[in-house]
Amino acid sequence: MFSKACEYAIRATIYIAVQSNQDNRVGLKDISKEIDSPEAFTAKILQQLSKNNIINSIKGPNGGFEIDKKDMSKINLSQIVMAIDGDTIYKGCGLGFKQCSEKQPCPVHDKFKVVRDELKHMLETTNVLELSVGLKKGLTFLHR
Amino acid sequence: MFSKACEYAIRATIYIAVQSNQDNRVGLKDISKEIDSPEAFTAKILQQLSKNNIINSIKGPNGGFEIDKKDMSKINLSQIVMAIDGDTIYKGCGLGFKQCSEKQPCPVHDKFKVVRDELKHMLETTNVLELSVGLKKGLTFLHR
DNA sequence: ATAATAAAAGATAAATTTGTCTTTTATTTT
DNA sequence: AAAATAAAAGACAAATTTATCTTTTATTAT
Ligand code: FES
Ligand code: FES
Repeated sequence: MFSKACEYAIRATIYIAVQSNQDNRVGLKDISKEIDSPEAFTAKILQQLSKNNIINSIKGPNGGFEIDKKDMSKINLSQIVMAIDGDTIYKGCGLGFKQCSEKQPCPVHDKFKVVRDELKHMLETTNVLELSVGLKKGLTFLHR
Repeated sequence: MFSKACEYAIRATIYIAVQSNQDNRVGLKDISKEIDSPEAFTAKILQQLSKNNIINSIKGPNGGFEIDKKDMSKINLSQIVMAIDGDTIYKGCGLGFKQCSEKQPCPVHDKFKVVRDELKHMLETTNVLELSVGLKKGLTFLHR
């Protein structure tokens, strides 16, 4: 569904959100340990998220990553997916045509579109704050 | 969403269905040209489909691939996806855990499950015969 | 200013997926 | 039986994704 990079991105963002909510800035090492991801690869992904203004990065001692509390409810999964995987999940065709199209649809177009649109809606209406709540409560997990 | 191999598999199956409905057995060259896929790679995929009893393959002169007319309405997209990509799309976790689990769910589990289940339902209730109808009528396309 | 810290950037490397080429096997026609 | 046809099988190669390692830059504390 999503690339590995995107999966790590979502996990990392949720973890940073939980910590930022408690005014804890977190470093790369911390993050990759907590979400069980390769450290250097995670660094690249965090850079992308930072460039896309999804997280803030601070260099130097006591540096790390954080998310503004006021932004958390405005960051949704769609923004993260777009930042890492681009819009292929929205514009791509279920059978692999470069672009999905109503004019020249593939055989599964009508049925695929329904699912894709629901996925899109889910990603757009799920924000990082709500996801962080379940995690903080211990109801959900970032690793096993 | 699906692997390239799986996309080719679905396209090929639909094309073979259309032709089989008109009692035309079709060869690899024909298929890969029609669905615009790499020939040798397509051959591997057709082998998989044949091993999984989704299509029949016949060797030798006037050989090729075909689907029993009576089976067409019983072959659904789910079977094709399972044959090529396995069950990751059903059992996999949206955030990359090996197995999705109710006991130890990831933060997006509840929301992801809804979409995944709808995808599953769509794949299970869409059969090859109905997809081949739109194609034969010229309403849908296997290439652009 | 200097040293220490932590992320950014860039260069490689491993793994996986996608794609190709050659040889073999099965089947049919002559 | 021999030749021709077409898929199966196996080995190989390219491309992409995932992952690692090293050097540089920015920031802070001493
Ligand atoms: S054209 Fe294939 S999904 Fe729209
Ligand atoms: S545990 Fe992640 S989707 Fe179920």
